[in-house]
Amino acid sequence: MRGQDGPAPGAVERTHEKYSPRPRPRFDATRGQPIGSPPMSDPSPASPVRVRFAPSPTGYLHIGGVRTALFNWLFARRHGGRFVLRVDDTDAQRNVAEALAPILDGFRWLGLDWDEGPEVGGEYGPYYQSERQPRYQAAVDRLLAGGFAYRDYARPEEIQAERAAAEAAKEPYVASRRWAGETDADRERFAAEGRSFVVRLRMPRAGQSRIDDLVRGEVVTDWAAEADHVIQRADGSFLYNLASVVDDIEMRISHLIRAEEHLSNTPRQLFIWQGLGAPPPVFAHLPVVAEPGSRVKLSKRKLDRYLKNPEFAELYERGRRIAERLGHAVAADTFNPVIVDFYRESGFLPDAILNYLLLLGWSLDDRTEILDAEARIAHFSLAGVNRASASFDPAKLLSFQERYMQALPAAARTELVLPFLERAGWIGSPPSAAERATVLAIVTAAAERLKVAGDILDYEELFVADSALVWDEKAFAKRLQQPPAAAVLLGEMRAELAAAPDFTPAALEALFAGFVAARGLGLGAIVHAVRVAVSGKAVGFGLFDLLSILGRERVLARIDRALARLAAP
RNA sequence: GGCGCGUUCGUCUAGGGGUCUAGGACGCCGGCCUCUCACGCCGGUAACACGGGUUCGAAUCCCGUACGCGCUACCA
Repeated sequence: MRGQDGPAPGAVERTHEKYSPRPRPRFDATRGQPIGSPPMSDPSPASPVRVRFAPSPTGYLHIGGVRTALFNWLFARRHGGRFVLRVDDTDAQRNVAEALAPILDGFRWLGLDWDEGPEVGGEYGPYYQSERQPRYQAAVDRLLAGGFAYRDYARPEEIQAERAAAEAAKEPYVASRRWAGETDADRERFAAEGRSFVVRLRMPRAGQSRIDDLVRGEVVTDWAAEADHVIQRADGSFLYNLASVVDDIEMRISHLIRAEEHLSNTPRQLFIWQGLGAPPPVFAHLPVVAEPGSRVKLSKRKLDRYLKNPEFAELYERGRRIAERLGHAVAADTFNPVIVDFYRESGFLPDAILNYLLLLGWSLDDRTEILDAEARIAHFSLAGVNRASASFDPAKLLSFQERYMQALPAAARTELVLPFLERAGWIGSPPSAAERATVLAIVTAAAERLKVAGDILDYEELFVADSALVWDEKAFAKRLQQPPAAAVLLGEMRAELAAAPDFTPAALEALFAGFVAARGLGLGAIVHAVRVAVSGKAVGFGLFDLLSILGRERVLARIDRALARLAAP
């Protein structure tokens, strides 16, 4: 089993009835590096699984980034390895701590805990690239000394001229290396000309680079197709390809699970691994998370465009409505379904998001959709990762949310909902015992109408003073003003409610049944009128639950107010 | 332009030469339930990008084309 990326025998056996494991991985993982994924009962100290996610402190957590992080996290947990968070702040100009906070908060909220990284430390730190400069310099020096890199004294316009010439000749551009400072004499001469230098990789011009990608299989590229990439700028700062590889080496990263956009970067990075004399990790390039109905990578900057997709718009609208009631800002770059905070602020469940994201590019079999945290870890395998990019489906995400929400007992849903009501100022903070009891009753009555926790804010009518209740005009007209008998019936019902011995839903239902039976009417003849009178709305959960929750006093006060308006000219 | 990667219902996917008149889920459409809404239940719609091979047989293997995405930065 060692060296194979498949479920450990124990895990498969345990769940054999429920899930049918794949017959075999898509690719023979043993062809590449030994990937060290032994069963958890037999950890291999020689090649422990170590994976990383390296976010830039951008101030927000991208949903696609979460998917990549999730796959890394799952892989680490599945194989008893370590999940490392590394902060990619090489060109950090702003306040890193401030820009990192939403990202770390997002991970915490989702339950993606990291074993090494910011706040927790670890033996391979520091975990901020900005604090690792000396290591990068040492690596550059070593590449230079080994002939894997050179100092390039060319001026930008000279490089451009060479490129333009190659393009004009319709030939691929190949660096001339004319201004390579190979000797001390060269360097002095160039410096005397007022030239500065960058450090470039001296890429091979023959042969091929070859990786065995766990998702894509074998990927072969001609070395000659690779440019002499810059790894250190003229100002001495370092570039991504260099810093990333140095860190991955020093942090002992065993598997590089990252988005497909990095596949083309791999050969040049492989060259650095070679130059530094380190064995490369095992690669797994994940398909990107794309825009709804497209293959283009999802971006937080294109909200306006995504809003043209009805399902995306519906998801956004749900969150926006909630944020608005809480008085939160809804600026596109902070409040947006591409950003994880959107879901937290709307009251989504982390498990629902994780489950949805897991199935975006991965599947267990032909029917399993719901995988709880344990099952996700037990069954995750890179062999199940798809190759094609997957477009983000807002409707399906919502459907996972609904399913997870429905699975929660009312008491748990109440706990989720309470903070929203507190923040809206509709109940005390902390809520009183009576308020908690009322909210539990509301949550129970609302049942599956609460798709996200923030949906509780749709029930404002249950929290406002009777005198402040606002009627939906259309509903008021249709159910109370237009039907000729509405006012009379409502008045008669008012009397019965006032005299009702019991205000439980069951008793109220019996009362209403008797009321319509005595008059030879259908239930609808009175139910709608009462609903609009007491809630102001045409829609909502069961009327008897509604009346029972409001209680006799408030129900009568609201009906009286409606009757007064009906009586007015 | 060059190089790399990809392509099964609108979307996520199952599929590894015959069990595929291509399965599941979300969406959508229709119906049932019903005091409205939501839930639930039943039914339906809908796909192997195209063209060549290989083979008795191709969604599946090979080649090509088209289209999409990525890289080709002193971005990450």
